[in-house]
Amino acid sequence: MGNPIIDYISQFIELTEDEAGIINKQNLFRQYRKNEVLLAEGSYAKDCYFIIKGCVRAYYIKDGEERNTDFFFENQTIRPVSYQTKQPSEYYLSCLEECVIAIGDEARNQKLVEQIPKLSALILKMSEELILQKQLEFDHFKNNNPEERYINLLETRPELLNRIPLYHLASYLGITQVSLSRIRGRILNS
Amino acid sequence: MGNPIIDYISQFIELTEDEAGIINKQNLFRQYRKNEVLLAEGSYAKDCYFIIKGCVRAYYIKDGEERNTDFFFENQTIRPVSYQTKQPSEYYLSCLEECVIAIGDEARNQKLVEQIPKLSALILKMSEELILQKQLEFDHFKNNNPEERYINLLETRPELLNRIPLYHLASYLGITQVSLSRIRGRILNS
DNA sequence: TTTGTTTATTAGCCTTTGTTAATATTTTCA
DNA sequence: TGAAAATATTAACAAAGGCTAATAAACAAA
Repeated sequence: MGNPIIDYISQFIELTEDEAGIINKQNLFRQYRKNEVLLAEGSYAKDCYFIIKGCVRAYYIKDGEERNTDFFFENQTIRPVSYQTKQPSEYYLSCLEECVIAIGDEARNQKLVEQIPKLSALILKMSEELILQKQLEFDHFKNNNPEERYINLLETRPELLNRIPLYHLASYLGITQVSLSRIRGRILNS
Repeated sequence: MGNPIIDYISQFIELTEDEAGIINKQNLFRQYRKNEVLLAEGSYAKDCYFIIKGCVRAYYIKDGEERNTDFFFENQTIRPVSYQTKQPSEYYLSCLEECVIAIGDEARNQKLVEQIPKLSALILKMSEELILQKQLEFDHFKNNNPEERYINLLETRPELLNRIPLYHLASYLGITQVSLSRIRGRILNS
């Protein structure tokens, strides 16, 4: 009965027995139903998340329409911008499927980092990787048309296609459902 | 004769006389001509930059065409992804104008952080802000059409319009020069 | 001031996307 | 199983962008 969080962290840094014990004790797991909201636009994120099971969608609302900006799956951490900045959140986080999620609130996280200082290096490293990845994603988005972006998604994140309805992927790709459907049709007939 | 780097850093953290002295001594200024390349695609970034005067353009080449991804002005730092990752650079950095730039190579930077440990907190903070800003920019880009993006640029970074030729801005906005010109025409007649 | 270079606009034509609405198809669940 | 809800496709038309090429305007340098 390994703790998935400890497995995850151990990919990056080594944990002693004691440290693993500390993490084991600290974490709080919660189950969420499909469509349950973890974080609402305008509210303050008090928690970070680590997805044990399920899938979470980040989106905000523009002109009454939901615009998806990100999808998170098993073994991914979500550290909301609002958690970091202490500003009201720009976006929603909600469950696309039934989820099991480990939650760390600020007090708990802070205590954890105090007890296991090397975690802060991990957080920095993850932040840097996130910057890099965002930059690459952004460049790719800007310099490819919707069809190329869809094909890229097929190649780099095929799991998205299986688990996420196309009408959610459309806004993630910066287009409408209808246009995505046409793109798929075009690709099939070629 | 203040050192602009020290002024810049002092916005975020307080420096003692000694620390300011250390920075003053360490930095190397260099002058670049227009169109001079700071970093080429495929090469390894050995340096970080701080722009004293001038303007630097980040771009890469797709299908033989330059695609601009960023523009940097006075009092901005450039910490190339390649510097961080030790991988060959994905993009070029070159001067849009004649520039004066402070250069810090890795050995010098490392020594600086050792001598002034609180600099590492500053770097982390700047990294976090960069993530946030990139995310917001990306979301905006995805959820607005080219015309809206151009208008947004007018409102949020008017200095770009003054100092950077439109045909460079076009690819930054994810469109062609021709299309940008039409958008400008459309806005004028309305 | 003239010439060449860089930068910006315009036109014509074709492709793609947005929009709205109708219609399939699939999934859910009572 | 059957009805409702959720998801996906298709059609028709207007608006916008890509492409190529021509032209105009601004700037720089001799």
